[in-house]
Amino acid sequence: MARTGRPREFDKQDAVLKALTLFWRQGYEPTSLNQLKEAMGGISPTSFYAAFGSKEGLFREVLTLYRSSHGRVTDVLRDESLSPRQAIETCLRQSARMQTDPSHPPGCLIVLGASNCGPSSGEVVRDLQEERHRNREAIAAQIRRAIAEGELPKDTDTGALVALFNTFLVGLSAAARDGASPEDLEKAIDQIMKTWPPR
Amino acid sequence: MARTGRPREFDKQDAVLKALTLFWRQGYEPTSLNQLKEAMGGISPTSFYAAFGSKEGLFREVLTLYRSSHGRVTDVLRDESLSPRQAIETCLRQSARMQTDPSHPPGCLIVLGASNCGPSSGEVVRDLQEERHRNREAIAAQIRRAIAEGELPKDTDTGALVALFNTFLVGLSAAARDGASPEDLEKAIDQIMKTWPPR
DNA sequence: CTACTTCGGTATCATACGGTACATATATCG
DNA sequence: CGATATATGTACCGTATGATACCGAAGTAG
Repeated sequence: MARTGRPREFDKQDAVLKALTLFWRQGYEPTSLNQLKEAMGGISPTSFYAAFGSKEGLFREVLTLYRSSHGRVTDVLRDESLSPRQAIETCLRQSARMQTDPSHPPGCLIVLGASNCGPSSGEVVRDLQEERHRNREAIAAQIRRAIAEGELPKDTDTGALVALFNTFLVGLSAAARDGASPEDLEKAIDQIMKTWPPR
Repeated sequence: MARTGRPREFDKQDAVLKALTLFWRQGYEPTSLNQLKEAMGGISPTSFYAAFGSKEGLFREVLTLYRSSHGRVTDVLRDESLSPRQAIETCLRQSARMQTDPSHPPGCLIVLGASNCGPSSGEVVRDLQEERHRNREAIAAQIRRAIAEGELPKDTDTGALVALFNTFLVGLSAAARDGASPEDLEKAIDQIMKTWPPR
């Protein structure tokens, strides 16, 4: 069923993709409407607001796109068909590889996208924070499962292992942005997984 | 030798300290001149520019203050009187404790201070990046020393261990900002140091 | 005292920001 | 065809940004 009215003259999905790249490289606040419109092929302010409502609205669409593409690397944290150790190791390896892929800006949008923000961007900051919290909780759930299933000793300190893997996971973004190589990060993951010997 | 001219009516050192708190919490770009002047006791624009030259000039003074106070936690990375392992472990523990101290904003200014910046703040971004690079190099030097002195096997992969500890170190900032407790971080450091058994 | 130097307050600069009003163009629906 | 609905382009809104001009105030030097 085709919609009524004049059809859009620019590709909205492609526009969101261009916006993703900008937000990824610069973050939410320093990316200006002018940059965004320019990257979308020089569309007018009216077209922009008709399509996205606001800068924040666009960012939310960008987040949805990111979650369904590059951001998938953390989905494995919810996979209970893997062993807990495999789930966490796979998440780290996929994240390291994704975040150093030269075909897009380095690091993770969820970690870096709104790290310097004024009071006006509180909603966006909170959204990303909640997403990071969910990932952290997923790590915790895997570790609790490992303890329950006997893959880790019963007296294991859950908070310690969660902090270990989560701190390393969010650290990947800063490391990648500073130019860390995927090879070194992979070997660092070899090292960190040694703290959890497989049975 | 007292200077001629009308004396300043506000405490410049205290003003820099107030600015440090603002930049630490919000980052360089989103912290506005109005906020800064307000925090300095409502001084006028003229007073501000007479004292600091520019926003970037103030940030540089703030960085100097930070390096000589809270930022000292990474100095131990250059201490060759400690064993390499002790130097790195101490750096991690001091950083974790400092960055979760509730008497100031969480995380590290060098890591978080200019993580979302537009093209106009390139200088500041580069300065912080170089500082992080120096810390990373200091970790590398300690690991090379450990290999040379026999504390680590000769076939040790330096890049792997540098990436491991540096990624964790920069990750502390994001973890602390997301509310990680100093206790969990300390226990995570217990874990990560297990990859480097003391002789 | 006068000359000189530096700081302070007000008013303002040019620019950029996110966002809108309004008229017009182009599509579908009946 | 007209009615309706959506998109576009231009011009512009109010506000905030970082930064200055100008002049008077407050100190030292001679």
